[in-house]
Amino acid sequence: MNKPMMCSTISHLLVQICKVHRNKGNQMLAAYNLHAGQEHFLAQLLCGGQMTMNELTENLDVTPATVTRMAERLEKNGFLTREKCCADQRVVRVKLTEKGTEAATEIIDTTWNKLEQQIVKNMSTEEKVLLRRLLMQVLDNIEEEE
Amino acid sequence: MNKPMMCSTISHLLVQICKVHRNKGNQMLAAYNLHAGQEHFLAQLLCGGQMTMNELTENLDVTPATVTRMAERLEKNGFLTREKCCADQRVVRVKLTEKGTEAATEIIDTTWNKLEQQIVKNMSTEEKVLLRRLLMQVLDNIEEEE
DNA sequence: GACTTTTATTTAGCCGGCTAAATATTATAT
DNA sequence: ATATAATATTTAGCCGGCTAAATAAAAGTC
Repeated sequence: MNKPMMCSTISHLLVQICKVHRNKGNQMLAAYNLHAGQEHFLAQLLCGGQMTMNELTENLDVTPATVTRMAERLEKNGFLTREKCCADQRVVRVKLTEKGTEAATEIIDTTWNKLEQQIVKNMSTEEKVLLRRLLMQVLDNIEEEE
Repeated sequence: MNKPMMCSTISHLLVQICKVHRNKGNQMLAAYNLHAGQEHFLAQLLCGGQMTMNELTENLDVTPATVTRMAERLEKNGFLTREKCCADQRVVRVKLTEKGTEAATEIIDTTWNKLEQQIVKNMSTEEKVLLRRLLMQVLDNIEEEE
């Protein structure tokens, strides 16, 4: 009795897709010396200008601890800078460096879009719309309290 | 210009779903002292009986390194045992302990199914079928070489 | 039989994610 | 003014994932 039935569950499919998606992202971002997830971080800063750690935490929908470690690494690699705010010494203002701005810009309108198109390749417009709607519904369903 | 347009991409939705899904899994498995991902590992062993590391690697579709570390932790916590095969001293045979068998069984037909149902809650049968079809297509699309 | 290749696992190290607890600084209340 | 509460970040430590390199044992080759 090999090949368990769970392989065909939506859960399993989602986990599988997520993994392959991340690997693909890593592979595509390797040229920039970045990892999957970091592009979202940079994109956020590109769109919003300089931001506080707290704003990043909220916009990326991730824990503060994660933001701190990511910012640390991205700063170490020269993509951004962090400095304490004068007004409120608790808050840290983060902003992209030139290198970070260039990378983010380039990644968004090449790598990122390419991956997005590849995902829904060979789907009709109706299917794309439907897929997004169903995914949003899935997200809602999981987020709900039981 | 806040709220970047990327928030509505399929990519972003998938990443988001994956994250929430994992957190929900962690939360549900906490009672068993397990983490999301480990239930799949145990389920595999429950279905296939004792298996080699290599078989686990293939069935879980994960790297050998990941299987080694997971097996290490699951063994440490008493869910499974590992021992070298007599015939071929390279291969390691892994099998569930009583504790592991019980946990896996219980998790599969409660926690796991509950989460699966929650995901597609309030969807019609057609929608479910369609969602699965579209997800499989997405998986294919990402896996392809570009 | 000795040398090389293939196969199975492990080790080390990096990433993003999380939780829980520690810090530091500002705001509030008494 | 002092004590307390709220807010913003960081630190430490655990997880699953990956890559690359190391180890060990079996299979081939000459």
